[in-house]
Amino acid sequence: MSQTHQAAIQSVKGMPDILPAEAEFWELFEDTVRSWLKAYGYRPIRMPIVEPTPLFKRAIGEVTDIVEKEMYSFIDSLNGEPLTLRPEGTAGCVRAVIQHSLIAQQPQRLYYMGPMFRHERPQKGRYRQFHQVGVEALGCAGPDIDAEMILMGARLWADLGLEGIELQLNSLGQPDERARHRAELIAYFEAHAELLDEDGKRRLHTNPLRILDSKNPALQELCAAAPKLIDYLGEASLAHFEGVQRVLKDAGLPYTINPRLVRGLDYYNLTVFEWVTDRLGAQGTVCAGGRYDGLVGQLGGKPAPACGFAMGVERLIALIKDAGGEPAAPAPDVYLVHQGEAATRLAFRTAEGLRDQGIDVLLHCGGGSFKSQMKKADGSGAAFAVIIGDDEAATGEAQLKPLRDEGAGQRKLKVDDLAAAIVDQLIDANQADDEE
RNA sequence: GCGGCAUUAGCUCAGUCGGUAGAGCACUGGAUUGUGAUUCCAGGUGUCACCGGUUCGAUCCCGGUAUGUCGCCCCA
Repeated sequence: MSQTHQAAIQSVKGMPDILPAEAEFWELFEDTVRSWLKAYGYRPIRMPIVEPTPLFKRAIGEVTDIVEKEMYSFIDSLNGEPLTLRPEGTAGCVRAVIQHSLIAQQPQRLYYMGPMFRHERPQKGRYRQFHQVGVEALGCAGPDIDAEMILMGARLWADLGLEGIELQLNSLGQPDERARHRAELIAYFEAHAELLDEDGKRRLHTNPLRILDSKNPALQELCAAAPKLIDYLGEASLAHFEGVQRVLKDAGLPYTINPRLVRGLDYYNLTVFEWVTDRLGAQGTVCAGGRYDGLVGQLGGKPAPACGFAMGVERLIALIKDAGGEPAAPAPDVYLVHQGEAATRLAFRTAEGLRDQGIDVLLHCGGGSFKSQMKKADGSGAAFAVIIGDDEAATGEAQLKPLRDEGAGQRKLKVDDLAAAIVDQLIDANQADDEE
């Protein structure tokens, strides 16, 4: 015993492991999401997790919280290149679309799923490595694609069996309209600066729209009388907004217009939307997106309209669990028990033969008594134990023991006849289930 | 980044008004020389998160750190 006891290395704060019991929820979620995306004609794209730092500064905006204090940025020590772990997916996706001229073929409907990184204080539903499914459509200018993306969300919540996710909608107008409103808003609050609380004063020049969001009751009157963005929207912007709403009304999808809904990233214009729930505490937004017509041009591509949204996988999975969703228990059809050298050799041959017939086999490894192996067979959830000992090995046979059917007894069969017998009994069991 | 709360066996938790600790489940073996889920029996040093302070003595009190959690900020 000369080994010294070293402190175990732990995962990085806010970057948790997703263990099997949890990961099975993720696979259930991802399966549902993939077939949902397929139903709307979206194709997969996979971008690197690391991008040049200037990409995010240009796309997201220099003065956003994300860029100012949440990005994992570093200098590649081998060549001095400034790099960043992606804090969101749209910038990289648009970069890839421009770089590979995908925009020539319009519209492009694309999706991706994977980890994003933001250096925030972790809590439930918010992590430093978190996961998003991103959906982007490039090349469509009209309100139809905005509306379709919103309808997509409603369908996914239904597919996932989720209730209580509500839609909030707003229009940010065009950049000039937004800028005019912002200037008026700042002037308005400056004129009433003595009424602002500390938070409000801090936000006045960083994020004046957020003042409208204040929970301070003393500010409600002041905020209610503040200039409203919608009054600054031009005819075209209003028509676009109404076009989106018309589709939602036709579809019978309820929504709330939230004039205070502003996205945290600078690239949005016109339609913005969020799907929110009150079941996740402080992190109520499970999906958010909107139109970003300026971004392609801003990143050096030939200007093209675009719209997209992203959903938080951790948050949605929390809701799925909350709603009682359960992934199917992963059980093999057969647990193969064996003891003795000849038996083990026959066991390998038998297991591969069963798999050839599409039967899932968990072959016992690690030795142990028949008793302990049978305990593992039961624990595995397998429908059958196949048992091979010295006696069976000598004759090329195996015991087939049903583990879930009280009435069925153990039978000794030729190894080559196992697959047919197992398939027959599995079919019988399914029919019995159906008749109940 | 700021504030509150938490951290005891693999899991869920109890406990010690400061004298180094327990239950249930899980796990392993046996009762049954080759057979599970039921029954019975046996099996626990676990750095009481980590580092330091107070104390004759700290898992318990105090301080710091780490991680989680709730809220704020912000966001998916």
